[in-house]
Amino acid sequence: MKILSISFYARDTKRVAQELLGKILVHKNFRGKIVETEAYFGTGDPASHAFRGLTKRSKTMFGPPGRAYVYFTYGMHWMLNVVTEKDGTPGAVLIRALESSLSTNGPAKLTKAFGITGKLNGAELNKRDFCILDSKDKPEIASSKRIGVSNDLNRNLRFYIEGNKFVSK
DNA sequence: GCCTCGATTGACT
DNA sequence: GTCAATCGAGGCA
Repeated sequence: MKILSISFYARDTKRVAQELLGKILVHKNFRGKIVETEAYFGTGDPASHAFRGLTKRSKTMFGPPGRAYVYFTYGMHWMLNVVTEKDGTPGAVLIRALESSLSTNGPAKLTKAFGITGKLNGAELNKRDFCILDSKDKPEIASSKRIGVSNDLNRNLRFYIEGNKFVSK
């Protein structure tokens, strides 16, 4: 299988979020199919870390696409995102759930299961031990509002594979 | 500097 | 259904 190229990520965040469904996330010897994502923009999206402009934490979202944006929250959880849009434009896709043999049906659970931490923040997703593989999968995509967001836009920016058992509850 | 709260989860009533 | 865990980023003074 082929590693997704930078040009895949350098597009509209919402479109990348949808097209990431069915792709394979690889970290070290772990791999799992992406079954749930959420799109986060910068400008005009109060729920996004990039909303208030470039800060120490959101810096990665403003950087070049195809990189991992990993951040720490609630004093105990890591979240894995993929940076989208061209360099200088903020945008990221939160990976919320994977289909794998491990317990990965939640954004903090999959980072724990795959051993993903802040050390990977800003890492490019183009290495054999950390990347996303293309797939011929043509999943049936469903959408809803984002989860756990207090300031959400009135838009469906969460995408998941219809009927997949690994989607978070 | 100080204070609040979070793109969550799991344990408990 | 409710709530604690646990700490750094970000807002504000």
